[in-house]
Amino acid sequence: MCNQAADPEILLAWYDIHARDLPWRVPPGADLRADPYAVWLSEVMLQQTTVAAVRKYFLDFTDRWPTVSDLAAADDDAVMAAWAGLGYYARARNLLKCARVVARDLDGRFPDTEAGLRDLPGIGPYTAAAIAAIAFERPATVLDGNVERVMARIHAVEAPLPGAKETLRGLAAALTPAARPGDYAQAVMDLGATICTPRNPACGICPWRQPCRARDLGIAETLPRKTPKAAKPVRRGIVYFAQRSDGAVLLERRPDKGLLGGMLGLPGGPWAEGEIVAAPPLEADWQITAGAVRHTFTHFHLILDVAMAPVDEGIEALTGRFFTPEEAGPDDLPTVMRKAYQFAAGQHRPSKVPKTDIA
DNA sequence: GATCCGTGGAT
DNA sequence: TATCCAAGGAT
Repeated sequence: MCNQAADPEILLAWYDIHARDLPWRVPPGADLRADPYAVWLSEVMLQQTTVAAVRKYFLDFTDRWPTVSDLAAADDDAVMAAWAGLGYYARARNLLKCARVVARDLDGRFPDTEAGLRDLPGIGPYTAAAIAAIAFERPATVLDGNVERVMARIHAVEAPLPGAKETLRGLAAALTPAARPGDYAQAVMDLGATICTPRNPACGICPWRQPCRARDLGIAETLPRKTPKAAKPVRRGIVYFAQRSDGAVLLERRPDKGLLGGMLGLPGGPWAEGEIVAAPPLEADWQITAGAVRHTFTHFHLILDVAMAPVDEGIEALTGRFFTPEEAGPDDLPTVMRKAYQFAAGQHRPSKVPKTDIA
């Protein structure tokens, strides 16, 4: 009943042995300074995104753009294409903005304080604290989904998120040590990712099992509680796949704001509940496959009709321009557009279309 | 504070 | 199949 308080040093000792091997991470005890650029890039990529998904993007980015100044000098289109498939595309736009501020105004060096970092595009409270702690050894309080879950459990906080967030932040701050704050931040997140998982937490091997109040109460797996989310509505839309005999396909750059902002996509109309209304981008013999692509975004389901037509070379479109496969292909598009592109192209090569992508 | 913004894996 | 969820930020 009288639990001892959770001890950061016990967690650090666990981390010294069990730290995950991640490409952007300096292992504990290596006595090396983490590269702020690598920390920043990885943390932005990891926002609401799994380690498994980030890994190859991080390696690709650091291979092509080894420093923040290299990234700042990159073409927007190249960066957006490299980000394609990772999601939350505002991150890529802000990544470039941030890199250019750092390269141009800060001599290529990231600010070494939480407040200084927080002022940069795409860096919010979490990312500022993470970079300050991991790259600059500042005792910043890192509060992400992992830390929220671990704090809610060891303190048995039953109030639901997001309302309980500031309570959890206070508990996390009280526990943050002055020594090894970077390792500590990564240790709590590793713990949440590998032991104190949302479902089936491995309490039996948890270094903090002794002080964990939720474990005592038998409610660890039920925490943190969350207020229910609204159901996703179904929206419908259409995209137009116009292809020339040389293989070039009509694509358009989407506006910076809004869904899939700044990314290339197939032209089409707005996506909405109810009837589909969208004029084709050019006159052609359109063949429509209804409901060809289904895709679920954060807050709605999409059923997308795909219209296809062969067109003559030299034809002019009302929007966008024709891209040869060498200029831009499905891999350069956000996933829903990649599905539509591959569906249409796959009418000639069915093996290219994954079965699960098609209604 | 509420809403918008992607994706893929696990269950 | 449906739902949840992940190292969140901007508005």
